[in-house]
Amino acid sequence: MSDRSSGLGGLTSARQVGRLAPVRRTSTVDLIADRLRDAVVDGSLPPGAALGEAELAFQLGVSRGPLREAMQRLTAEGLLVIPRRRGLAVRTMTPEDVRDIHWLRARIEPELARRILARPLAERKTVLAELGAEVKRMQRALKKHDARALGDAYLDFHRGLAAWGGSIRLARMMSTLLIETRLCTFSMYEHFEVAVDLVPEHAAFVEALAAEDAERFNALMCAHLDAEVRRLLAEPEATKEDDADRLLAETPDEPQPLDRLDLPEGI
Amino acid sequence: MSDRSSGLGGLTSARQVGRLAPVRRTSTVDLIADRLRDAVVDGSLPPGAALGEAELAFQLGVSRGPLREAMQRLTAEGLLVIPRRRGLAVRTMTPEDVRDIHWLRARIEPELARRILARPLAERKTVLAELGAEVKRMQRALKKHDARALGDAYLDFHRGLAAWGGSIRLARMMSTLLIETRLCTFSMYEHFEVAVDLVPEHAAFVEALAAEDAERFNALMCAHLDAEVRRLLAEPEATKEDDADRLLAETPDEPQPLDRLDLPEGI
DNA sequence: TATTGTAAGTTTGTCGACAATACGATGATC
DNA sequence: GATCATCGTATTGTCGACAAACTTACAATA
Repeated sequence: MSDRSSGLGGLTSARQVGRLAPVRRTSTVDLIADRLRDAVVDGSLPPGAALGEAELAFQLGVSRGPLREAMQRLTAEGLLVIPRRRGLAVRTMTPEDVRDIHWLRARIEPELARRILARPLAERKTVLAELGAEVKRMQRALKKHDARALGDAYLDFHRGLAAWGGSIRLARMMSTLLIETRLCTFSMYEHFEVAVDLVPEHAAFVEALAAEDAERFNALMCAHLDAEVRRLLAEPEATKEDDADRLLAETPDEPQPLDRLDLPEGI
Repeated sequence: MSDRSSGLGGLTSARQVGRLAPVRRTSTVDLIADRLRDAVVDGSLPPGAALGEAELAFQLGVSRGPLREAMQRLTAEGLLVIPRRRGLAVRTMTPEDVRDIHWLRARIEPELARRILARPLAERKTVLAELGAEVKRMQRALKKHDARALGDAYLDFHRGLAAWGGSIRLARMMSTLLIETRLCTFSMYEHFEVAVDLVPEHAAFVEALAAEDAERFNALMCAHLDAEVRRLLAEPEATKEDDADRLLAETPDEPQPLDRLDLPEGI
């Protein structure tokens, strides 16, 4: 991702010729997993819909073996659910999931600013440019009332944040969390509306970064995630407590409708 | 997990007879994955060792299909690495991984106290009892100089913390992080020694919880995780900066020794 | 002597097939 | 009329097999 040779100066430029980047060979399982993830993200596999293995394998042009392996991977990521003998289903997020995911994000994302600001100036500039571009994308999407594109830009903004502020592991985790966030918007669709506040909120993030004000970024991010939860759960700002209780109580946990089975394994 | 009928009073006690707990049917893949996880935790699959599928499948008494599916799941969890056409290997943690994992833990674990303290009194008592028992286990293990048992108790202590302070998702994530922590101790074994401080540190955690002092718990946990990183990386307390740089520089990222291949998929 | 080319062997990656199981529908009995 | 039992079907879970690919060792040549 980041340029490996930067920082070494021109000293090694003579040997640089032999320094070819390693070939990225990706396995079939990887490809299938990516394809499935994309399908989950763009909504072509809606939450709750149960799909047969044979059909899916045929569509993807592979046999059931590799498909099943990819399914297991997405299951471990929490995006898919594999009810016994019933194919696979995209996970449906519950109100509890929404809170959970955003709680985790609230632990991580605010801190990212500090780590980004600790980077050298040149990189910081790149980050600002990238994030700024994403905000512009969001703006354009909003103008066209394209909720899908807005969501995509949102995803990429936060993905970029994690990529620059964290490690590979962190980026991977954040990416999963973000996809889960999107699953939340799919699952809670009745409450979902194109959020006009989103663009100024994210513009403010970039501003805070530019001003090197980690504290403000922190506060902004917490506020944003808070607002996001309320938006998704359709909680009015004031009666937060009551609604939280109500929605939690609404969550039935006995009759499990096929895509709400709890997470797979005994951890 | 939590008692479902509580709050309804004794009204439903007559029907309670018919309320059997759902049968936990676990798939073969789950079983294999659990077995592999256990093997990683207890060190029978040491980091870096490459194992053949056929051999492993034979040992587990299953065919290669389900084994491969389980492997994919552990891969998604970051515990295994699947180099192309070379079987599977337990991941070797790098110094960067150590910092990374503990940074994540430091974002999450300190906050757990607040959530535990928000629970009703009865539950809090249970938590304290459970955690106290784990500390006792640690103490006994230390007395016997049994590093393995000490590590197990340590794992269960923090697992319990996550189980009581978080959601299912959080518990799952923490469990993975803890197993990765253990992999760190395996991977950095040359620097690893039985830590005598561990027991009083954890006793202090329980005390802080008993005193309902979330702030102190917070500080203690951060200090503990910090110390853990230093211990693993063998960084003396003072020259932290220098050593951090040195160790990071030591990490070669070009010639990848089979179990250090980066995380599998393009997230 | 070092390096490249070749060949054998081993292991994975993928596929097809079989069997077991769960579900749905239809019919029978109380 | 409703509930239960039985049968059929569709789909999964598992296994075995084949072919391709990678590695290692060995030999030949410069």
